[in-house]
Amino acid sequence: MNRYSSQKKLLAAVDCIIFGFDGQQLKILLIQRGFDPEKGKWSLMGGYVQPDESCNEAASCILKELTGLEGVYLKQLQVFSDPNRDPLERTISVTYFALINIHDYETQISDDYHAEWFPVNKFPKLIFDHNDMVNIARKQLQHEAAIHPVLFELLPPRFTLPQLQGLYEGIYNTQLDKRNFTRKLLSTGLLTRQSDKDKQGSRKGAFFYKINKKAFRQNYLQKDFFLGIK
Amino acid sequence: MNRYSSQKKLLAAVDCIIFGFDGQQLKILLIQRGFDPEKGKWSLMGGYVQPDESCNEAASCILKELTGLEGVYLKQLQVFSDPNRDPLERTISVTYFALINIHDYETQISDDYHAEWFPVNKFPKLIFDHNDMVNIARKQLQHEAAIHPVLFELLPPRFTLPQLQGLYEGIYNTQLDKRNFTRKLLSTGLLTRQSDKDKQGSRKGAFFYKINKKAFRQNYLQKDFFLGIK
DNA sequence: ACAAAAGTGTTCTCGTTACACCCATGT
DNA sequence: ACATGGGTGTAACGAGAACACTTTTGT
Repeated sequence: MNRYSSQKKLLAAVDCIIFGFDGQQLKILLIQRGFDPEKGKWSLMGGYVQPDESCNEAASCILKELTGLEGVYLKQLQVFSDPNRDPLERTISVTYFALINIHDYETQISDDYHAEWFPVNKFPKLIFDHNDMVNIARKQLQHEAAIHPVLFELLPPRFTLPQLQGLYEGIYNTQLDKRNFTRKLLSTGLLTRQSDKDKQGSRKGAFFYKINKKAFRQNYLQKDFFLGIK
Repeated sequence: MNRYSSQKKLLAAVDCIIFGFDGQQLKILLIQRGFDPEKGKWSLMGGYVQPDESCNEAASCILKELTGLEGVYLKQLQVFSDPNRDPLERTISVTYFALINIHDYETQISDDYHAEWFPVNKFPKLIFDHNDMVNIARKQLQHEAAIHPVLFELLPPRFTLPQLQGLYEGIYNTQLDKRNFTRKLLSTGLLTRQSDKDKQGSRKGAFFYKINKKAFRQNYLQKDFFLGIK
């Protein structure tokens, strides 16, 4: 039944582009679709918006279902609404961008979806318009990284500067100068050096750092855009 | 009928936040809603997404219906999807941000909607969550203005630097230094000075400028975000 | 002649870039 | 002792910020 005479209803879905960082590479989490059409093909994690929930709530539920994680950093991206994007039924999809720490995830993964992490630079062809969704999310991640320094949602509790630099290099698909990178990141005051080192990557070892979340909340939460003229 | 068993459908609408600039002030275009609930109250211009059109297409149609304009600068913002946002029927709304030149519009306005321009800093309370939509659109406009210099979609074909400065001051709700503003905008190479002046605003008169659209397309179209580190 | 807005130039500061060497350690 | 990756300093440059006086012209 429909109180707005004669308007047609449609299905609304959400799809999540889930980014993770394993200390080396930036990755995305994909699943094998469990129902027709395109059953068994690689896909983003998604689901339908239920009558009693907002799209944001739907995205949180879906993320929890797959990863077991709550309180994940989630941000709405775009709506994909080509009338033929799903061949069976008119469905619009609201995409979400999620940042998670791979180590949290690994302990809680649900095996129901045959999920797998793929490097952002090399992953399979996805169903429908999901490849476009990933491309938009990658651009958005570059944007996030620029205005919202230190992507702590992606980082484990302790990480090294070379790891952090590797993360930024993955996001921007470029090489950065170690000295300039270090100086800039440390100048934010958001990183606290620990007294011990990670010996995985080298003989000398690299100091661990933690995010100084208090400084983060105080200084970087509501950064606005600006013209660059006063 | 629904091929994805048991998923509930819902209505999808689009709502447009339409910005215009009259040479003095930044304004938004509002209409008086023509049907219940909330008939007669101030509202954004909107409509339902039809079965054979994408949300982007729906937004273009709606804009054309109200303003008569085609090819308007339109950008998708966010989805509003609180389950109770429309009291009569579950409806999600995809919001769009439009920039138009008030003078183009004035010649083509449709009177069917009792539309009116309001200053962005002083407009009536709107129905549902439309005030939130306007706030998000204002932030997005600040963002657009920062990465996409010279908002030519809002400008008449010929405009003066004091007018342009007034536009930016409206967008950022701040005061700018005339000398720095002029230097920065002229340094983009996007403005071409005309030989005649606008005598409206002062005895001395201010030179008219035109946008150099060729330079705009070459230099500013696909600006990416960046970290600010190399 | 004067009021009112338009137009213009210089200095300082600070953040970004480019660039090369020493350090600590496990083997 | 040496190979490997980690860590650090400095000089040059450019963009933004601060700041005040002259120009034009209608009345």
